[in-house]
Amino acid sequence: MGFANRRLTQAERTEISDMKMLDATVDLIVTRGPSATSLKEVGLKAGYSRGLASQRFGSKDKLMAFVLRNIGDVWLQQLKSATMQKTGIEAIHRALDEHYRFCLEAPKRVRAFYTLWFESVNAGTELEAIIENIHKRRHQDVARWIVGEYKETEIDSDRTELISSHFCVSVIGIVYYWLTKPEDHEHTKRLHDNLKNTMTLLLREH
Amino acid sequence: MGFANRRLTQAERTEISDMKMLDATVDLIVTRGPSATSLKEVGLKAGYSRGLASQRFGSKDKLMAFVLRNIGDVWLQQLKSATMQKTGIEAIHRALDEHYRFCLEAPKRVRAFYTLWFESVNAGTELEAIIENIHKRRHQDVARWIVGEYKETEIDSDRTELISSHFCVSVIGIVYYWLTKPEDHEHTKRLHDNLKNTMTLLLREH
DNA sequence: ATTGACTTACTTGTCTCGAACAAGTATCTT
DNA sequence: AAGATACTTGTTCGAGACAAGTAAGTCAAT
Repeated sequence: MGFANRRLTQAERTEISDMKMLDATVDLIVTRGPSATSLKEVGLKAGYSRGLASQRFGSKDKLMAFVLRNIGDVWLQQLKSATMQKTGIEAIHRALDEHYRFCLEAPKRVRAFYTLWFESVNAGTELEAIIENIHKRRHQDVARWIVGEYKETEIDSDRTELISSHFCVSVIGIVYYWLTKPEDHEHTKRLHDNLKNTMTLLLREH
Repeated sequence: MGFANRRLTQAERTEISDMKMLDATVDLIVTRGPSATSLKEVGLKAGYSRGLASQRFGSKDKLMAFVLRNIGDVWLQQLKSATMQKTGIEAIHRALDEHYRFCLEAPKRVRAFYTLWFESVNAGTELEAIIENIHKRRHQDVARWIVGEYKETEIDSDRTELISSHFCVSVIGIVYYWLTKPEDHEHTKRLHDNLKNTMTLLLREH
C-alpha cells in the first residue's frame, strides 16, 4: 500500500483495472451465473464507472472470453509444469491430482471458468473456439503420455485414441458434478481417484 | 389437415400453442443458444404474437423449465421401457444404446435439452432442481441395475456407488462432446461403445 | 523541471432491444 | 348471452452498445 498514491503508468492502470474487473466478473458469475452478470455491475464492483467494462472489452462476450483465456492460461501453465517429463499412468495421476488441487485452491476462478465453458456450448460465440483449443491440447497431452510410456508395444494408436477420449470425457463429467456440488470436496476427490483407478485398469488391459 | 378449421377446445388451443412454442424454442436454442433466444421470437416463430410466450410461461426461465421438463419426461419414459426388467451390464448396454439412439432420432430436442442442462449450472434458477432430480434418478437406476445382478455377491455397496458415479459422470462427458460435435455420429457412437466396454471391465474386476 | 500538445484511460449520455406485466380483444364454454 | 380462457397490444424498466465527453499519463521543446 506504500505506493498507493504514486503516479501510475497507463499500462499499470489498465493492468490494475483489468484484474479488478476479472475478479468482479468471477464473483458475479459464481454467485449469479453469467447471464445475470451485467457489464454495469462489473465496472461498479471493480470500483469504476458503469461503462468501463463495456468500453474496455467491447462486448459482454469479449469480457467472458477475456476471463476464460486469463484463467485458462494460468491453469495450463500449472498443469504443464506438474506433468513435466512424466509419462504414462504417472502423468495421468499427476494431472488429476493437480486438477483436484486447482479446484480446491482457486475454486471461484475455476468455477467461473467451467461455468463459462459449459455455457458456451451452442452459444455460437467466440468462446467456443478457445475451448475447442483447450480440448485438443488436453487430448493430445494424454495421448502423448500414453504413447510415451507404451510406445511400439502393447497399445496401438486406436486404443490410445480411445483411452484419451475416455479420460477427457470423464474429466468433463467430473467437473460438471463438481460445479453442481462445489462444497463436497470428498465427493470430488472420490471422482478424481476413481478415474485414476479406471485409467490404470484401462492401461493394464490389452 | 382435414380438421384444420374445425372449432377447437380451449385445452386443444393451449396444447397446440404449447407444442408450437416448444418447437420454436428448441429451434432457436439449437441455432443461436438460449441467451440469444427471445420470448418475442418464440411467439412469432410459433405463429402467434410477440407476447404469447411471455404471457403463457411468465418468464424466460419458466419457458426453459417447460422445455426441459417436457423433453426430459419423454426421454425418461423411453429409457424406462427400454431397460424394463433388465439388470447388470445388459441394462447398462441397453441404456447406452437408447441414449445414442435418442441423440440420433431427435437431435434438435436432445441438443436443446442438454444445452439448457449445462447452461443452468450456476445459473441459480429453477432448472437446477429439475436437473438435480434427473441426476438422482439416473444414479439410482444404475445402482439398482448393478445390485440387481450382483446382489450379495462380489460387489459391495461402496463399489456399486463408485461404478454408478463413473457411469453418470461419463454420460455427462459424452453428452458434452456430442454437443460440441453433433454431426459426428461416428465419434459419438465410439464414445458410447467405449463406455460400455469400460463398464463391463469395471463390473468384471473385483 | 515546467509547459503544453497529444495519447490513452475512464465516464456520462443516449439508443435500441428484450423481459415483464397490465390492459385490451378474440375465442371458447355453459 | 354472460363468463371464462386464450391470445394481443401498449408500456415500463433495465441491459448492452456506442458516441461524445472528461481526466490522467506521455513526451518533446524550452
